[in-house]
Amino acid sequence: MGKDNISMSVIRRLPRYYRYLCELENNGILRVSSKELSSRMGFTASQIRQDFNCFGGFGQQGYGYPVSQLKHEISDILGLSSKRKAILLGVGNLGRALLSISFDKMGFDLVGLFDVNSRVVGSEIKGYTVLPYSGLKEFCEREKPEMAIICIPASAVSKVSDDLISYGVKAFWNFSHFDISMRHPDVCVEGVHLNDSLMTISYMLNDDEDTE
Amino acid sequence: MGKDNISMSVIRRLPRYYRYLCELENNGILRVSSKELSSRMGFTASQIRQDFNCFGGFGQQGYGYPVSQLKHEISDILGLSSKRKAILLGVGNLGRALLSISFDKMGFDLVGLFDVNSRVVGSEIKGYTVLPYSGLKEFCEREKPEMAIICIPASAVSKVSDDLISYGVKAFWNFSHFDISMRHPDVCVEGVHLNDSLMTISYMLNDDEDTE
DNA sequence: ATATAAATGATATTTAATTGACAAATGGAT
DNA sequence: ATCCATTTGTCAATTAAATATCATTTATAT
Repeated sequence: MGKDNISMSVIRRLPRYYRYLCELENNGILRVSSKELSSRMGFTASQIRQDFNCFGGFGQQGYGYPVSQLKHEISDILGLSSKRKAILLGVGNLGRALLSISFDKMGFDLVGLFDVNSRVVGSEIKGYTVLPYSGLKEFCEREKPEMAIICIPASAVSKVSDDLISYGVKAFWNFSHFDISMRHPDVCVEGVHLNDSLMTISYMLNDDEDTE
Repeated sequence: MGKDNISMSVIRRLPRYYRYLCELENNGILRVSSKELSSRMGFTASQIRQDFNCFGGFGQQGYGYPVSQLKHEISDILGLSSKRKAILLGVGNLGRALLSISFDKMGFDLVGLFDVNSRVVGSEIKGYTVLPYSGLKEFCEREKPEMAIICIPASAVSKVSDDLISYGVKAFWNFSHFDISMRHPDVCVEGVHLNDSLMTISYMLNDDEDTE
């Protein structure tokens, strides 16, 4: 069933709404108006109302939105209480850093870490034993992870993503700069391109200098 | 002087163009058409031409774009050969992970690492000695960093960003989920919100399930 | 009970981004 | 030298996103 045709622009704002709603809830605030949220978050009130309305009107005229209910609605839309199995490939600095994330609060259950480096394979990190790539296929067939976090060098991603897809993985959180979505247009890919992000800052600083 | 009024949507595509152009150059390819780039990158040829035209026509009709020149143009626009000083705050897992980035290839020169944790202050990481926050002001007055990488807990960012701005920092690469741009609308902020990104994957997986 | 102020939900408008179309220019083949 | 295929740059058209407007509803105070 579908509350389909909601644009990605809206979806990408939901986590931010969620964050602010959690904050309000923690402060014991029970209701909030689009105007109030607007001034806190920097979106226009109009946009906020329009966003919330994509999913059905849980606001009340003259009153506002009930914080807790709205929070739960968004949580449901995002699927934050699912427990989808995820694996992480590449236990370098970045991979380790990501282990501090509360996956369970965001709909995921991290079930395995993998690496090729024989110096880390077998070692224990945050309660996980790092497994070798050679065991990937068998592991996936048994555990059926739906999502893979890619923290390996770009050069290896082409083959690894092919493999993972053939093992049933349906989504990627891609920290490499290999373009998985180019190779597999059919699959969910969320790319985090730190280099691109950094270059954008460089541009903004340049631009600032020019225009002031 | 300004090739101003270029939309952020275009700017955010430039790093990706740059990456593909580097790849082409490494493969010894001297020229490329918008059509060819289109099939490699997944943008429409029309968009690619329009993007490149924001900066001035360095293509040639019937021929295409010279790879090397175009690469350098984009590099200039992004300011990748500047050496803007940057500091990193918070040498936890994430902060350490970011140290693998080639800042010098993206217009930055990392000049200092800071932390509050007395167990890491004074230690050596990748050739940098971790400095205490207490020395931040003096350091900034001396070195005048323009950009700060924020890898500290959200709760500390409000005060730290105030301080940094008063010390002359003009841009932030913000990995915390505190909204610096809400507090300082005047300053460049590039936020990397890993949690938001992960929640988006959760949504996409849910959505997939519903619609297939 | 009634009036008033507040706030939604919906629609209309505006703005921005993307895509399509085509004339003009060029390279390369004949 | 001429022709043809290619490909840009530009302009027009379309699509998508953001904002503004307003009638209607509701809570609250009187």
